Amino acid sequence: MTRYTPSEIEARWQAAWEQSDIFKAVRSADKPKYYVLEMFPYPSGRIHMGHVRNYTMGDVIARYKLAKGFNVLHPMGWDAFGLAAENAAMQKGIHPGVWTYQNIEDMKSQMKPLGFSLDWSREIATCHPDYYQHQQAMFIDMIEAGLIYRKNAVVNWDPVDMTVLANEQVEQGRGWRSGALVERRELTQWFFKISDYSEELLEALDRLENWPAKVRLMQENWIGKSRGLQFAFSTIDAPEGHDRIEVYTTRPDTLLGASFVGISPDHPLAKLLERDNPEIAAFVAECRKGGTTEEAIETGEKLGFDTGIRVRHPFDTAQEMPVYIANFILMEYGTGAIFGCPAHDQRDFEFATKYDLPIIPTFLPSEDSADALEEAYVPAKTEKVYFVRGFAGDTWQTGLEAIDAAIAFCESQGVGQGVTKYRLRDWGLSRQRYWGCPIPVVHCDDCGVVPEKKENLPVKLPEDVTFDIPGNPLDRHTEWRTTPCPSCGKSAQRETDTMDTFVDSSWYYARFTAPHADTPTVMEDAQYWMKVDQYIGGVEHAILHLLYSRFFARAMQITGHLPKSAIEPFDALFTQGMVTHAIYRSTGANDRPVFHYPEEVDLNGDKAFLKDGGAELDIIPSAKMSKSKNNVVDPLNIISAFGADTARWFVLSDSPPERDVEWTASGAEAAYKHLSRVWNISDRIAAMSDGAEGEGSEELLRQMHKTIHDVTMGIESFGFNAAIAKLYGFTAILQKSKASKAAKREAVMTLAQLMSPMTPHLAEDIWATQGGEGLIAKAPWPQANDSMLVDDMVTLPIQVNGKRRAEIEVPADMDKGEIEKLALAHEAVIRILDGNAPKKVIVVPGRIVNVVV
RNA sequence: GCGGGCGUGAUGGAAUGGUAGACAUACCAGACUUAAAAUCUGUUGGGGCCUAGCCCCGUGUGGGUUCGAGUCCCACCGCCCGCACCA
Repeated sequence: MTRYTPSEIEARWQAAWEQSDIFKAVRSADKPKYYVLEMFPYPSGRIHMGHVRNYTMGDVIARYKLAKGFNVLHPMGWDAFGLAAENAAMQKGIHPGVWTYQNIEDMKSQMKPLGFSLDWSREIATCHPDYYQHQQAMFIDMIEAGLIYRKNAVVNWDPVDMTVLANEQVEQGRGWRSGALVERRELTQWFFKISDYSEELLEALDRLENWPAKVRLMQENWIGKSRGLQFAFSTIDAPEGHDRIEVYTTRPDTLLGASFVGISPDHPLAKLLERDNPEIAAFVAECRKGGTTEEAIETGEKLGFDTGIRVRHPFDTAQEMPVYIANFILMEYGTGAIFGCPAHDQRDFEFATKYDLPIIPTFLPSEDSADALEEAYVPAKTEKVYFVRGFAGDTWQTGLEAIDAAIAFCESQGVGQGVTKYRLRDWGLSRQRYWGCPIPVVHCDDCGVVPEKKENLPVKLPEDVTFDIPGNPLDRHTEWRTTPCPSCGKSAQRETDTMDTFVDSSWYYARFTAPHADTPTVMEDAQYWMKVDQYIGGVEHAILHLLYSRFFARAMQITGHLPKSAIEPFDALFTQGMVTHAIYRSTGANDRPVFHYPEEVDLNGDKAFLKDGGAELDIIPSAKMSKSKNNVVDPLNIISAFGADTARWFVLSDSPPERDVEWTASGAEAAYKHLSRVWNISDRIAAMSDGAEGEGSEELLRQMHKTIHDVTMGIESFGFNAAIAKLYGFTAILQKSKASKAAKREAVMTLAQLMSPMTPHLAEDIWATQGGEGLIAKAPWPQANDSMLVDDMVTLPIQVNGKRRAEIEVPADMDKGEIEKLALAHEAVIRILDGNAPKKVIVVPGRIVNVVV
C-alpha cells in the first residue's frame, strides 16, 4: 500500500498543467467566455491566509467554469505602489522599487505551489512603466474630457516633520513619527469629477443584481442622495460681502425650531473673520488641530465660537439668532453652513446645552406631550407626529410629508428652493509622495498647467532618490522636476504629486484583457472579455475601491478606452470575510504598543505569555490579520507540512466564505487526514479485481448523483463549506459501500471531479490512477441524473401547536388529505389531542404537518 | 459619532419561514496493538422522570408578527468592517 504524498503529487501535476498550457486565456468565438478576478494583492512581502482564502475561492470558480465548458480568463497582478514601500525605504534604506519587485518575486514563488489556475502570461504590476504610462495617457485624455480639475483641499500636516501624513499615519491626532499634534492644512490638489456621476452611480446600483445587497446599500448611503431646502439667512453686523449666509437643510420642516446658525471653520466667512479677530483666529486654529477623517471630526468634542454676528429668521424677522463657528461642520457638504435645531438633532441638542441656546420643538409625539425635552426628539421620517410649530401642511403629518410641504411653502414664499444634494465628494487623487504614478503635467510660468505630450510618456519616476529627510523626494529632485514646457518649450517644472493608488486599482481589470498592448486597452479584447463575470475580494473594499472602479470604467468609456457594455465593470461581486487571529500585545518604550507573533507566545487557558521572559500579554481577540500587528499566520508552513490541497481544502471548509474566519491550527490536520482517506479509498478501488461484483451499487450511484447535485449547487452559490460537508458525507458512504468495482470506480472518479476545483492535484492523481482520460481539469463537469435524485418515500415530522411530536413515513406523492388522515391517526397525536378535535391541520407536502389545537 | 454587518453546543459552523445543532474539531468509550502512534467504530446541547420511552428548557437580551421564527419586524447589549491620504 502506498501513501498520500502531496509534495510529490503536487509538483507533478503543476508541471503537467504548465506543459499543456491549459490556463492560458485566448480569445475564441466558439466558446462562451468567463472572466474570474480576485482583488489583486499588495506586495507586502509574504502571502497570508487571507490571500490563500481569496485566491482559492476564485480558483474554485475558475476551475469549475472551465469544466463547464467556458473560455476562462483568470489573471493575477500586483497593486504595487503605496506607502509601505516608502516606509521600508525609510526604515531599512532599501529603494521602494527594489523592495517592491523583490516582494513580488517572493510572493509569486509562494503562490505558485498553491496550484492556482492562473494565466501568468498576463501578470501586471502597477508600479511598472508599462502599466502606469497608460494610466498617464488616460489621465491626459480625462483632463481633455473635463473629468479632472484642481482645487484646494485639506491634508494632515505634521508641523515638526513638515510633511503631509496619510490618515493611517495619524494616531490619536498626532504624527506617528514626530508625535506632534497634526494640523489640517489646505493644498491645491487634483480631483476626479466623480460627483457629476452621483445620480448615475446611484441609479445603476439597482441593476447590479449579482452584488450583495449590503454593498449596494453601503454605496447608496455613501453617495447619500438627499432632497432638502437651500436658502439664505440675512445677516446683521456681518462684514461686507456676507450680508447673506446660504444654508442647506434636509429638515426644512424644523425651521421654526432653529436657534442658531453654524458655519464651518473653513467657511469663507470664518476665514475672513479670522484675519482681523485674534480670538477667532485662535479658535479656528484650534479647530484645525487633529486629523482630517470624518471619524475624528464626528467623535471629537463639539466646539463652537459665537462670532457676534446675528441673522434674522426668514419667517419671523424679529427673531435673531447667533452665528457660531462650529468644528463639526464640514465645508465639503452642502454649503458649509447649517441652522441648528436642537430639539430634533442630538448633536445640535448637545451644542445648544453647552452654549445655553434655546431648544424649541417644532413637533411632538402627541398633543399633550411636554414641550421641554430631555434629549433630541428624532422619530423615523415615516412616523406621524404632532406639529406645534408647523408652517406648512397638516398638524399631524409624517416627517416625509412635512419636508415636502415645507419645501413647497418656502418656494412659494420666495424663501430658497428645493435642492437635491449628494454626500459623495469629488475624488482627490493627489498624493505628496514618491512611490506612485507621476501626474503627467507641467507647471509653466507662462502657460500655466500643461499636460505632458503623449509622445513623452511615460513620465518615469527618477531612481536616484533618498528617504533620509521626511517629505516627497520628487520635490527635492531639481533635475527631474525641470523640464521643457510641452506648450511653449521654455524651462518649466513638473508636477511632483503622484496619483492615489486607488487610481491604479480602478482599471487593472481592463488592462488584464490586453496586458501587453501599447494602448491602455484594445477594444476587441475589452469587448470580448469584459465585464468581469465574477469579482471576489474583501468586504473592506465595499465602498471606495468598488465605487472608484465604477466611476473609472465610465470615464474610460467616455475617453474611448472601454466599450459601453463595460461601464459596470463587475457583473457579479462576492465579498469574502477576513481571516482573523488574536493579537498579542505588550507595551514598550514611550508607551508604544509592541505586537508579538503567535510563534512567540505561550497560551495558557485564556491568558497569553511571552515565551521569552514570560511576561503576560494583552490579547485582542479576532482581529484582521495585519502585518503591522504581527498576527499573521504563514500559509507556507501549512503547505510544507501538509501540501497545497490541504491548505486549499481547509480555508474553504468550516466557515462560510462571506464570514470572517478565525484561524486555528487544529483544522489543517483534519483536512489532511480527510484527503489521505480519499486517496486511500481510490487506491483500494484500483486494487479490486476487474469485474468484481458487489451489493448496493444502485444505492451508491443514487447517492453519487445527489452529491453531484448538492456540490454543484454549493459551488454555484458560494456555499463552499456546505459543498465540502456533502463531500465528507459521500466519502463516508463510499468508504463503507460494498458495491461492485464498476460502481465504485465511477463513484470515486466522480468524487475526484467534484473535489477537483478545491483539491486539483489530488483529483488529477485519482483520475490518473483510475484510468481517466486526459487531465481532470479538462474533463466536463459531471451531470446529476434527475431521476436518481427523487426518493420514493419521505419522512414527515408532525407538529402539534408548532412542537414536534412524531413523524410518519409516506410515499413522496401522497396527497394532502391522505397525509392528514395518517397524521391524525398517529398514536402520539391521538394521545396529545386527548379526544379534542383539532382546530386546523396544516400539511406542507414533502415538508411538515402541523396540527393546531 | 455616522453607515453596514454579525451573534446558534466545549469549538468552527449547518438549517428556500417548516424535525435546531448537518459536516468537522475536541472530548469520552471501544476495536486493532506487547504498547503507543496511525487507522477504524460508536457516544456527546442542558435538565428532569414513572429511563425499550416520555416530558421540560434551549439559537446574545426583551418584545412583536405567524398554524409554525435561528430565519421576518421593533428596541437594547456585545463584537467586527468602513468613514474619502492603509490597501
